[in-house]
Amino acid sequence: MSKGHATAWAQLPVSLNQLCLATVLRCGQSFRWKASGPDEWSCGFSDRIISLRQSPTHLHYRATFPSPPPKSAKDDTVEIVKDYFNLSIDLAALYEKWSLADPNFKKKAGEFKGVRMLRQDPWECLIGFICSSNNNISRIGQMVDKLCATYGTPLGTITHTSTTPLSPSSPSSENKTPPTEVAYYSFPTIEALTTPDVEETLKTLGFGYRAKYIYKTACMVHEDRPKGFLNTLRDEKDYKEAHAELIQFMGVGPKVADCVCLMSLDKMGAVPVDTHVWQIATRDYKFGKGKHRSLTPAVYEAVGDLFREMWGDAAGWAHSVLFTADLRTFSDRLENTKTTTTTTVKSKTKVEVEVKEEEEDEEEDEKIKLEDVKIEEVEEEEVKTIERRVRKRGANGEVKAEVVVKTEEVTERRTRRRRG
DNA sequence: AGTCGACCTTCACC
DNA sequence: AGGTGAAGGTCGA
Repeated sequence: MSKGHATAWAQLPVSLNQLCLATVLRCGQSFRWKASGPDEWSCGFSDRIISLRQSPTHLHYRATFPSPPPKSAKDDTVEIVKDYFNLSIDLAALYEKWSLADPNFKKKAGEFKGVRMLRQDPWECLIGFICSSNNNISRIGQMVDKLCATYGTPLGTITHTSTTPLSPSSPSSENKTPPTEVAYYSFPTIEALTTPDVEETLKTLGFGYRAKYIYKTACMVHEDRPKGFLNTLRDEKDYKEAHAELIQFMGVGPKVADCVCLMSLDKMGAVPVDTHVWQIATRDYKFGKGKHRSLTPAVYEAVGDLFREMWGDAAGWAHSVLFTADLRTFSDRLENTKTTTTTTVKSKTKVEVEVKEEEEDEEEDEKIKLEDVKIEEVEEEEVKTIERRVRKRGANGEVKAEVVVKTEEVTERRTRRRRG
């Protein structure tokens, strides 16, 4: 595989209030972006690999083509980038509006600026979120990778440089891993996923029951719908119509349909209600006041309506900010909210020393904490102290240090909630 | 209309 | 160290 032909880096003026790359590319909208270097991200598109970097004032981009483009061809990467990031929409103005309407949004948004919706390809979005059902973000990414490597088009390789400097096994000064060549692929075409082997192949690749969903949906789109059908849902159908069309597909329920509407079809009011959003609605907005036993279609719609009434036409965009704040990957940024966290920041070199020492003292600490728990239990209250290691990242997503986060979870009468 | 179990696999947590 | 539950749900009864 050839190394490809990279264009020079170019840039667009974009502030961090408009776009926070490291957050947007990791918050579960798209599952295909890879960290290709410190503060650098890359993803295969239809005919090129696009790489991105961000400074406080600019979004930097370049393309790597599998073969040298004809000299007459003009590089339209800038158009792709503008479109993909929905850059014509003024996110900062929307934040102002949502903050005015909702104190909780205002509180959370401070640490999560620049969270905007991508404008993805509807087909890729549809398949990506079929993979997401009853699944975790890490595995979804692995599955989409396999899907592209198996049924996509090779686009060449990108040299990845060290992105994770913290490795306990290496000496403290030696925290660089050697550069590696990583292959990139396009997302498979609709037709590529209609061959008879697809279901079985995907099963062997670990897709589980989703293998059938993907195959069936590909066949439905390819054989029973007019050409370009998914893209017509953008302009020719409104939100409700598009949603109704999407849930016809195998493996697509209301939640996945809302993801596709919001993230690829310009339906800014679509609010995908998943476990996180359900938690947010009931915990932070007291939705239903503990009434509903399950998320029925009626309740699902009511949750969306609540957010649409509060945040307005672009409620789906606002929802994404709070959804992101709720993700564990980013939870270390919120320290003034309901989670009681104490963080200990250590320098990179110190961390490794600390890790080894802590392993020896760990048991002692655990016992002390367990005794605390028992004292609390007498008062019909369970306090769990959860300790975990988190990589501290700056606004740009660069790893600054590793921290130990201690979270106290208060449980009362079976109702799990965090200390307020 | 609302409820329930099954469904693939992985990963973190106990 | 092995078991267990949950992971950005959906389907069929």
